[in-house]
Amino acid sequence: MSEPTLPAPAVAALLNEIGRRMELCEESPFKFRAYFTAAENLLTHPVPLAQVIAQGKLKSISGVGEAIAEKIIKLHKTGTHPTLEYLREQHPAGVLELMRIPGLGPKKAAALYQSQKIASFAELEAACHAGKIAAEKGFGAKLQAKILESLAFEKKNVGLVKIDAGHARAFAASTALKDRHPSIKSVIPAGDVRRGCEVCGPVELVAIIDDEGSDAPVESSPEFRVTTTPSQHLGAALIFATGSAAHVSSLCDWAKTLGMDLTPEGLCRGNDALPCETEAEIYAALNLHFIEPELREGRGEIERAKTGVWPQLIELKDLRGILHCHTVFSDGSNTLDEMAEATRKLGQEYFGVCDHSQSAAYAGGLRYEKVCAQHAHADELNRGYAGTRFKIFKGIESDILEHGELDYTDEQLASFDFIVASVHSRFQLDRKAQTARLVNAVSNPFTTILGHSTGRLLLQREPYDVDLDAVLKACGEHGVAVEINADPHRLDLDWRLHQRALELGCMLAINPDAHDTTGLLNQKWGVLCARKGGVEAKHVLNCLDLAGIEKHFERRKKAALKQQ
DNA sequence: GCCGTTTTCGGCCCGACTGTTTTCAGTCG
Repeated sequence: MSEPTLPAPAVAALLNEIGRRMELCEESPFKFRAYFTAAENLLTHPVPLAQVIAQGKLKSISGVGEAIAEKIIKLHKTGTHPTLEYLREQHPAGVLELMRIPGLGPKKAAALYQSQKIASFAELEAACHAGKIAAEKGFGAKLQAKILESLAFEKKNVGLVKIDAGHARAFAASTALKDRHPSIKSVIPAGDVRRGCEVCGPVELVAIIDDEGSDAPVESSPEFRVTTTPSQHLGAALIFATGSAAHVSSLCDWAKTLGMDLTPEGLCRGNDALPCETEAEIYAALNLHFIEPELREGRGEIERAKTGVWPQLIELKDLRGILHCHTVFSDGSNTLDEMAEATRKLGQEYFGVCDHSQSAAYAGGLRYEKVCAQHAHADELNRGYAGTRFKIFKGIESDILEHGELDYTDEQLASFDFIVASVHSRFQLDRKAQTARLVNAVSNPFTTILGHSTGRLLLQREPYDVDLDAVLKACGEHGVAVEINADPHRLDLDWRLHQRALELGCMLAINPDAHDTTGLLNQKWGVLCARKGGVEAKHVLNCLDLAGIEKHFERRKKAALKQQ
C-alpha cells in the first residue's frame, strides 16, 4: 500500500505557512515572497502534483526552484518539512492568528510575543484592557483602541465562514453522514447554505430516513445539526431546517390565521394531517406563491407571496458573458488567452478583461503603454475568434483617485470598450468626502460599471463610510451599472440593497473579479447573492447577449465622446 | 529564494497613510 500523500492545495497551504512564519522571523521579504508565489503557482498548475513530481517536472512550475522543489516533495510525501518544524518552534500558531488583526503585521505580532508572550486573541484582549499594548514601544493608545475594535469584530464572527467554505463544509458533511449511516437515503444541506447567505453559521442537514432505527441514531452537535425525516414529511422538515427563524415564525403565524398548524412533521388542520410532502405543496396549501429558499429572510416575502406578483429569479444559465477579470498583465495568474478561452468553454459569449490601472502599483497596475500592448493582443485574439460567437472586450478596472477622478486621461479612457471604476485606496475618508468621491467617479461619462461599491471584505473588513444611497442614485442617473462582485470575499453590493438599486434605476452586473481561470466559477456565488436580492435576468447587464452588450458599450462611449 | 542573464549576482512591488515619533517604521492595498 502506498503512503498517503498531500494534494497540491494542502502543500500550497504549508508553503504559505512557511512564508508567513519566515515573515515573523524577519527573513528577507524576497525570500518569503518566493514561498507565496510558489504556493500560488502550485495551486493553479493544471497537472496533478503527484504526476508533476513523478515526471521530475516540479521546477518547470514558475517560481519553483531547487530549494522549494525539495520542500514540495517532502511536504507532499510526509506532510511536513524540517524547516517548517523549526519555524513552528519559534512561534506558536496563535501568533500567526494575531496578524489577522488590522494594524498588526509580522513585526508588531512578533514584538508582542517577544515582550509579552501574547499568542492568542484572549491574551491580546486582556493586554489591551490592562493598557499594556498602548505602553509597548512602537504602539500607542489609538492602535490599542483599534485592536479592541477588531477583536470585537472577530468575536462577532466566530463560527461563521464565507459562502464557498460554507458550501464545501456542508457538502462534505452530507457525504460523511451518508457513509456513516446506510439507512439514510439522501441528505440535503439546509440552513444558511440553502438560503445562499454570504456568510454561513453551523451546518444544517436534512437526512431522509425511511427505515428509522435500522442503524445507529444520527447525532447532532452545535456545529453540525441534522434533522432526520421520513420522505413524506420532507417538505416541512426542509422548511424548518432551512429557516430563517423569522420566515418560519411568520409562516407558522400565517398558517394559524388559516386555521392550520405548521410543524416540522407537516401541515395539519386540527388532528388531520394534510397531504403535503413537498415544500411546494405546503406553500400552495397556505395560498402562497412558492418562496425560493434564498428569499426566506423574514423581510416581507410572505406578504408579497400572498399577492402572486413574484420575481423570476435569475439563474446561472441566464448569464451570457463575463466582465471584470484580471490577467498576468497585472496581478492575475493566467494569460488573456487562457482566461478568454476558459470563458468561452463555459459557454459564455464574451470576456471583458479588466486589469488594474496605473495607480494600483502594488497590483502591477498598467501604465498606458502596457494598456496599448494588451489592446493589440486582444485585437489579435479577436481576429482568431472572428466568425465565432465570442469576443474579448477591452476594459480596465480603473482606480478611483482621491477626488473621484479616473486613472487615465480622457483620450486614453476613450480607447477602452468599457470601464469598471473601483476604490482601492483611501478607505478612511470621511463620509462626505467618500460620497462625493464616488458620486464624482460614477458621473464620469466613461464609467460603465461601479466595482465593489462598499469595499467590504466579508469577515475581514467593514465597508468604508459612504452614503451609498446617494451613490446608487447617481449610478441610476448616469446609467452606470452597479457591480455584484461575485468573489466570495466580497459579494458587494450587498443583497439587501439590490432592490433599492433597482428602484433608483440601476442596472446590476454580476462580475467574478477572477484572478485565474478557477475564479470564473465565482459567478455562481454572485448569482446566489442576486437571487437573495430578488434580482431577475432583465436587471443584469451581462445577461445581455453579445450583440446587446456591444450596443450598450458603443452607445455609452458615443455619449461620453459627445460630452467632451 | 527565484529568475535571467552581460552565467554568478543584482533585481525582485511601490506609494501612501497612520500613529508613532520628533524623522520614520510598519502596515496596507
